[in-house]
Amino acid sequence: MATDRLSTIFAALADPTRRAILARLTTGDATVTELAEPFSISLPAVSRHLKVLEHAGLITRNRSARWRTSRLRAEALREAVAWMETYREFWDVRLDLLDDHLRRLMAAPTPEGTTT
Amino acid sequence: MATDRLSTIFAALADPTRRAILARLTTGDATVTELAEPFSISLPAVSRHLKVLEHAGLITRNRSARWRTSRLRAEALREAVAWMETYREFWDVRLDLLDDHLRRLMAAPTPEGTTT
DNA sequence: TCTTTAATTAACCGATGCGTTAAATATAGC
DNA sequence: GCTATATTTAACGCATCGGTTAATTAAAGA
Repeated sequence: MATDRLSTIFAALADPTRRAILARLTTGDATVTELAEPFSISLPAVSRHLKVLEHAGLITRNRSARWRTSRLRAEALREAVAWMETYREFWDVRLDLLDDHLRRLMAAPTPEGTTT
Repeated sequence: MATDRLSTIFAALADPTRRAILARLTTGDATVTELAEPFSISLPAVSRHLKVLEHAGLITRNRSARWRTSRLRAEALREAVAWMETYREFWDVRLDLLDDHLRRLMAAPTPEGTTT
């Protein structure tokens, strides 16, 4: 059901082989055969992983001679990061609460035996 | 095959219903019935979405009385963001190139008719 | 204890995901 | 045009996903 863009990106990232391919592409463009080499899976399998990544906008591909080289397109990750960033306050909030709690502690010298 | 932690998180985020559930939880804890309400899917379906989210560490759950309330645990997103951040330089690099390009432009007053 | 309410589990179904091998396509070079 | 190389497409198998309905478990309350 991954019909929206964000779902497509997350689904693409959910596979470790595809993430490894992306990692490899940070060192430069590569052909299908080169990308397949470190994995113990067939070429057709890699070919389809690349199609998934391309569809998610995470790579671009161009055919030069008889090779199809893949290139990382990390901008697609921006969208996903942006979505996640909207949750940043919710993992930072605990620090705020702790801060608040500490401030309260320093204001009043231990109210009771309430050690929640 | 989502056996590693990161895969589990990304797989959990790949479903729009689950992302919507997370969004809802930013407004406060909620029971299964409350979470199911805005969606046109059955309670068992929501129940399983919650299990997926819990397994990914994106929510925690506690049983109080006969309700099981879910609570957002956004810290799990940190790991995913951290992974993505390692790619930031690869989508920022274009800005660097642009910057470089602009600097070059300002150094020399319009080399030719190259209005790229 | 019996009933009601909240949620989960079980059993099923169709679609999709990820792998395979075999066949097809595309390009380079003789 | 034939051959070798690079990649994709086709056809298949099996596991998982996301949904359903029906049955089960858990707790509250009369």
